[in-house]
Amino acid sequence: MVSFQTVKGTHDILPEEVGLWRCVEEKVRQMMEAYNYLEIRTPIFEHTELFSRSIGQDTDIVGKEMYTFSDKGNRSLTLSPEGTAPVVRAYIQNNLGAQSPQVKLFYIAPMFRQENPQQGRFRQFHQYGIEAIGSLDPAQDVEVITLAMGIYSELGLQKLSLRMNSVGCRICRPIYRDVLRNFLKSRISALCKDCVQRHEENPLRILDCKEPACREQTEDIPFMIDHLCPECSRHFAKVQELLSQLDVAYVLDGRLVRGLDYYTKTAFEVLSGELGAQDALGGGGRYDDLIEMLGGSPTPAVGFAAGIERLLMVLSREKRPRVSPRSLDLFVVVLGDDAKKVALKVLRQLRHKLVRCDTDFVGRSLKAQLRAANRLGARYALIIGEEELHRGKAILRDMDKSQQEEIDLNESVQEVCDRLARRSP
RNA sequence: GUGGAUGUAGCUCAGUCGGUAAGAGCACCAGGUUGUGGCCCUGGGGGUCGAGGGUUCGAGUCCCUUCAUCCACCCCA
Repeated sequence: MVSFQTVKGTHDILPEEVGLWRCVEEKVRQMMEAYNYLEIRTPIFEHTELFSRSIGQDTDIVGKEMYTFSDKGNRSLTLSPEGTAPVVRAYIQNNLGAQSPQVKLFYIAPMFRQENPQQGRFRQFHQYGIEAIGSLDPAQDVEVITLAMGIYSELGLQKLSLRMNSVGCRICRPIYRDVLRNFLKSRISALCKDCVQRHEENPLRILDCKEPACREQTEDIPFMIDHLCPECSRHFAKVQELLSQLDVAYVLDGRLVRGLDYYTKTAFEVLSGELGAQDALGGGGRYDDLIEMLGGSPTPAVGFAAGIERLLMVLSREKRPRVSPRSLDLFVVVLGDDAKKVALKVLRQLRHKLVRCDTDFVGRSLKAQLRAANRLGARYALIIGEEELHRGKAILRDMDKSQQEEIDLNESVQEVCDRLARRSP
């Protein structure tokens, strides 16, 4: 194989798919702006340390999935594996908190993780997400969840499940961690070797281990929800109360542990059931310590991120969305070099009036050019033939009605514009 | 990283026991209509059968290696 192809786990988004992408992106933007979130665009690579410090040293993302490289200045850089850390970095660096006690930001961007690809998992994928920085209010958590779910329902997705948990804070989580360690101490020999490791580093991870043996051992494991400190407990109760009041259905899941270390209190995930093994459409939660951890002043925050590829998979599975077919306003049929010269002039004028038009560049016959015009969905064909050209005329053909008439060549631009204006109010 | 499946035309796929099988449909191009699209008919171009090696008189077919894709594990979006 001599020719090149895309790198493992990456894909071209072809013209026929781009329409659907744009449609989704537009809906996402509209919804986020309706919730008063402002778009931010950060670089796709950052200093490696930003991610290793925020996501957590012994997470899978940092441990084995990051695209890390050195530049010529010997800096260690990393392609963004997720969106929160860069946004928080931008928030701190640009002192965005100085203007307002609360800042609400969103992004749509590619992310990179070096995992083995499978259904719904790629090495370059796309996420949209929001970060609401500055509020401790449970109502803010609920707004974030409402927005996340709102985008899905606006796009017509069914059969989603919202799973909720609280992962505590720096006060109650260490205590719970010890509770877990004690509970597991006697059963440690029955756990898988990953979980033995987790027992030391991060016993919370044992909760979502899928090994049957571990599941069995942890059947009656104590959950974080039952060991929250008064503050976390009150916060989580309020979040649930507000969700219920808004008729947002959810299920409590004591095993829900997000894969990133920075989460505190509220954690949630949206699952599809229409996807394969990778069934998470999106997830998020609160990260009240992250901003301080990254050098900002202590500031609470909550956000979520969602995968666009997975959303598109569910979308095309549940219902086939109407993507506007490609279409041209006009195709200029040229017969001969002189006609081509005139055509180029006409095309430039029309195009600069934003009329979508094209002509033949591969020397096709009249018949083939009309066939092309038809296939491209052109509403009109302007036929410039040698005979008409000598008389300063051209033929304007309505492709739908199969009717045509001769018009003056130097009035053709105006004539086309007039007709298009009449047909599309 | 690990396991399973699959690689034949731009796309979806046939290809018998190893023996003139390099094939179909769609798409593309041309002609049927000397200058008029869609439908129809006829014809045409396009393939190092993923790559490399081996067995054999002979390999798309069997063996080995390798690469890629898909699915799954781990974990996540």
